[in-house]
Amino acid sequence: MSRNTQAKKKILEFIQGSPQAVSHAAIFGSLQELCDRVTIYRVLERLVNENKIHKIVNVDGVINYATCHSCTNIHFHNHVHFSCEKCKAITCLDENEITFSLPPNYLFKESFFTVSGVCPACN
Amino acid sequence: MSRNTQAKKKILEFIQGSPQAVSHAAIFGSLQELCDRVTIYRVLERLVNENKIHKIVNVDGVINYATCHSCTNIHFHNHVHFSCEKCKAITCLDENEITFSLPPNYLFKESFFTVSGVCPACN
DNA sequence: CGTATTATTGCAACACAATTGCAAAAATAA
DNA sequence: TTATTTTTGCAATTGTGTTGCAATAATACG
Repeated sequence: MSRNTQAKKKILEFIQGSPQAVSHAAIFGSLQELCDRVTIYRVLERLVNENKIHKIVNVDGVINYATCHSCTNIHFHNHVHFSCEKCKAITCLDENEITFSLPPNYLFKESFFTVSGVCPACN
Repeated sequence: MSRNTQAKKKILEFIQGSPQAVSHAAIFGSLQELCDRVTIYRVLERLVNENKIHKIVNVDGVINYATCHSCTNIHFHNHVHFSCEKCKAITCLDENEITFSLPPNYLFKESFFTVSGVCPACN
């Protein structure tokens, strides 16, 4: 059974307190003294499994993590993520709900919709 | 000005000949004797800049490359990419055209819509 | 409360992906 | 054919993510 450790608490707090999705590197940069690099990887994996956070892959392949403010229990991430080219921030555009259909015999699991460009702050 | 080298020709042919998006590792695996690993990275970068191929990021963060069969000149990749969890193949679902809107002051550049699950071949 | 159990952590080592500098080679221009 | 400039290969380096294992911390239970 999963334990509520110091590292886990702090990392979750950090992600929750961040307005944008954060990468492993960003977490390690800010919480350097908290724990080892490896521990962060393992905590992130646990938090994803427990559905406390979710993964977002940036358009350059960097994996970021975020809590979803609009979702309550079940996580369906079919809204759009905006990825800024300049500041690399990823923000959830919760107002956009994407609808689509799959051809026959495709099994759906998750969807990832990302739009890249320049965000208002960098514009 | 960009030169049409042996490596560039063969790599583009390989990507064009592939039914699915291919990763750097896949290209290197198949074209091992052609050139150095590093050359493949640099050729891919040039081909993307010249708009001959485009990048697709898999849901696990792996970057793949593909030519777009349905697009002719200008590349607007607002169709859906399907990423199979089992065989890791990425296929273009050209029939799905996604529509969405951005909030004010967001500058649009590209969109990436990926759905993960299990493809018909693995199902 | 104290002890036993089990998950978690840190460390070191490893595997792999991607980048950089620089001299040699290849492609194009003249 | 020669000169110019891009591209390539190689070696070295950096970054990211993973694994094994002993030490540590969190929880369960008497």
